[in-house]
Order: sequence, then C-alpha cells, then structure tokens
Amino acid sequence: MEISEKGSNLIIKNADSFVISQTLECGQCFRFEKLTDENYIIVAMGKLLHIFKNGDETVFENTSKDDFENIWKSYFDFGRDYKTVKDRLSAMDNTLLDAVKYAPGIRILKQDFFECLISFIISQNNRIPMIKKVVANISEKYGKETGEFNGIKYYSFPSIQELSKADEESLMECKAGFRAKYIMDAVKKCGDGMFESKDMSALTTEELRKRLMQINGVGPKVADCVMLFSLSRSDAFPTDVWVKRVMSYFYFDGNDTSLKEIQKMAKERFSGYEGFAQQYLFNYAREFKIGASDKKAGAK
DNA sequence: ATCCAGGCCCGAT
DNA sequence: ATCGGGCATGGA
Repeated sequence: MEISEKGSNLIIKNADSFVISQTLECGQCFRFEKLTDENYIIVAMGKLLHIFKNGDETVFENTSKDDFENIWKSYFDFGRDYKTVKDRLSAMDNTLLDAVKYAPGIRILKQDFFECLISFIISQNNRIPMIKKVVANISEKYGKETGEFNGIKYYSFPSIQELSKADEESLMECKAGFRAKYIMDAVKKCGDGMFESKDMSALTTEELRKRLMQINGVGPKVADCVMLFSLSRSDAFPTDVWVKRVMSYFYFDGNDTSLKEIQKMAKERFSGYEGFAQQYLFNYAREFKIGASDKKAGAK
C-alpha cells in the first residue's frame, strides 16, 4: 500500500483489503452518501471527506498527509493486516470462507465513541435509511457545519457538550421516536464522565459491556456494536436478528438458538476474531437473506 | 391496511 | 432466568 500526495489530494495505490462501498454499506456506520460507484461522501471525526476510486488508486480529496496519518489511518483501520484476518477466518470453516470471499473489502471502522453510541441506540427496531435520517437530523440541529459538497451542507455529529443542550422534545422532532429518552440518558451519563476513554481502556470487554448496559436503552447488541465499531474490541460479537439467523442456520442445524448459546459458540469458534467474523457473516446473511422467511436462495 | 425494522424495557411467570 | 407485549416512525 503506497501513499502519496497529488496536489491537495492524498492517494493510496493498491489499497489492501479495502473496497469503499463494502466498508461503508455493511451496516457499521450511518454518515455517508453514495455519489456514484465507489465514490462517496463521508462525514466523520468532524470532517467532510470525499473519497473515490480511480483505477488502482483510492483518492482522498483535499486531504493532507497529516490528516491521513492522524485521522483516516486509524478510522479505516489501515494499521491492521486484513489479509491475515481473512486467512485465519477462511481457514475456520466453509461458511466463513464464503462470507469473506463475498466482501473481501470490508474493514472495521474506528468511529467516534459518542457518535457510535447514540447512533446504535437509534438503530434499535429501526431501518438503516431511517437511522441515517435521524442521525443527520441531530447533526444538523446540534453539530457544526463541516463543509459543502455539490451545494449541500454537511454537519458533524455533535459533541457531548453540544448534545447536552437537547431535550427529549427536540429529539422527537429529529424523529428519534421512543429512543429520545434513551439518548437523553446516554448524554447525561457521558457528560457525567462515566465513559472516559482512559477508564474504558482499563476495562475488560465484559466489564465495559456491563457499564454500557447501565445506560437506559443500551442492551447487549448496542453495547457490542459500540465496542466493536468505535473501541476496537474485536472480541465483541454483536448478535442481531441476522447474526442469529446465520449462526442458527450454519452452526445449530437450523434450530432457533438463544443469544447466550450463540455468543458462547462464537467465542469458541472465532476466538480473537469474533468481531470480524460477525461483520462478514452479518453482511453475507443480510445479502442472501439466510434464514429469513422469504429466503432468496440456499445461500451460496 | 397490516407488518416490520442491526432491540430494549418492563411486567408477568 | 426467560417470555411476550409495547414502542415512534415510515416504507413495503
């Protein structure tokens, strides 16, 4: 992976295990817009990023080498060798082999903790287009303008302090629905210093999970998503309906299986790589509707 | 119109 | 411990 600067753009040549669409559209983040194929706008880390593919180059428009080193390298997890991750998973069983092959350009993002927490609180019992809309509404109302593209203004996700100004009513106006009160509790507990990054990094994944679940509206699924998508806890295994289905289908002979059993199985089988396995499997399951009542095919 | 969505809370067993 | 109903909202 060679990095260079061309004018005001930053260029990566032959990016390893990185397909923009696969990384963005696999359900881990909500603040992006597709312009054309492999050409996206991302709002993250207080920045507006136009990123696109041009032949064997991945272009970060108007991006300095400093911003890449300080922000995007970590955000896109470019410090990790995904070839090793994929090889290890692919060797575990044929299901994972197929799931990895299906989307070899997924990387697990390292998103901002607070944004990730609020976003996944909003995700519960909701659909992705609606989640994106609510997060965008909150950002426009409480965040700062980060830039403009094609005449459209974009707003960063608010900080804890900025969102502290919100009340339940205004969050309802942002279409958060019954989750508005959950957001209020999360903002309060973050503001009270319950989730300082220094303290969190001293906790085991299980301890951190319990602490996150002290927030009203945060259960095991949201807690695991936050740990995996913003805190690099790759031993977290977010288990939603799709993961439940794909795990039951392939590892429990099609039998409906409890959350506890599934997480136990994941820990044993995917040890150390649970989070990566989860994301490839989730993506695979959702695409082929594995285990869903209207299954598209026998998944292959 | 009814059903359901990357769940979780809450009250009943 | 585990189970089922209810929940704001909008698209199919």
